[in-house]
Amino acid sequence: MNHRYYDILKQKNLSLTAVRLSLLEAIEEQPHSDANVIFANVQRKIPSVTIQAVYNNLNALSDAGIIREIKPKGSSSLYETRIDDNHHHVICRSCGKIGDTECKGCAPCLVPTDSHGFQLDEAEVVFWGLCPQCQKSYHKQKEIK
Amino acid sequence: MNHRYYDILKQKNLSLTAVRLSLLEAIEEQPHSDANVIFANVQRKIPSVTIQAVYNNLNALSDAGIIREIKPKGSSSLYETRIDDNHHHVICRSCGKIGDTECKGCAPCLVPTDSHGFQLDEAEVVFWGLCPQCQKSYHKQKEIK
DNA sequence: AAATAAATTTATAGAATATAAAAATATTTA
DNA sequence: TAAATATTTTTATATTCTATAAATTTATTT
Repeated sequence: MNHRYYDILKQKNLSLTAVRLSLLEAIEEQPHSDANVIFANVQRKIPSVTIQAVYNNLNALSDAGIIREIKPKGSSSLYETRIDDNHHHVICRSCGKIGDTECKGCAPCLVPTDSHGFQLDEAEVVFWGLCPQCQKSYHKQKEIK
Repeated sequence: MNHRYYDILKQKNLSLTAVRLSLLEAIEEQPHSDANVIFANVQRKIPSVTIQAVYNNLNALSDAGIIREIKPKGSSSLYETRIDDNHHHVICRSCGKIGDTECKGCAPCLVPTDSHGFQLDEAEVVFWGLCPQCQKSYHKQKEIK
């Protein structure tokens, strides 16, 4: 078989299957999806697929570093295909909406004051706040009170 | 009743109960504990306590901002009483060990390049890497191969 | 094309967490 | 300080998320 993902998978000793392909496409199209959303999307193309196959592959692809998992409080694991570009996330406290962002002057953040002797390789940053919509409803609430 | 936590709880309309007190102490003594560890510790002082009460309170206290939840991949929710000091965490990829840290020059990190219009109030940073012990066993492994 | 290796389905199970009604415990009011 | 009220906790049940193992199917290698 031949495909854009063939080499990436082969390098990690993973074969290129229909499920895996569809799953990667689903994550590409809708980054920050959870297992159920991904399952539903794959199912549209491959009706026989099972949720177990989805979990298997999410783990296999995560372990191989082909996809990336984030796990914000208030949510189950979410996945994205953007990796190795050190990007971060903004998440709405109220509705859970997620956006990608670079981090201005992020380099200093890779240097914590106390590394506890750890050999660090990644700084994962989540910016918490209110999205534009929730800002509006929050202000409305305030006015009512 | 009178206690160090009385005012803090009262301010949030939460009453001071034996379970809640013991739970807060347990988290203080062992930061970054999960619900089960906290349950076990509370149980030592209050044998009749249930895991539901623990979950209830973890949620109630989180919502009130009295404790803080972190949820690293590969782990269930963990809790700590250190809040409002903008500290961050170093976590070992291999064994899951967690340490607290300040973030050198953290201020710029509160300014993402694209905030998507969000009104941000917190930057949560997790530093991933290998703890001293796991560095050693990792190097051993490498030598064997 | 056949042999081998890997992935997927089918089936089952476990951990983490939530909810709702009844009982117990705090807090407020009289 | 006792009674009334509000809140929390227990008891019981259920859901969601995720993992595992054996049998079948699909991909890859020979």
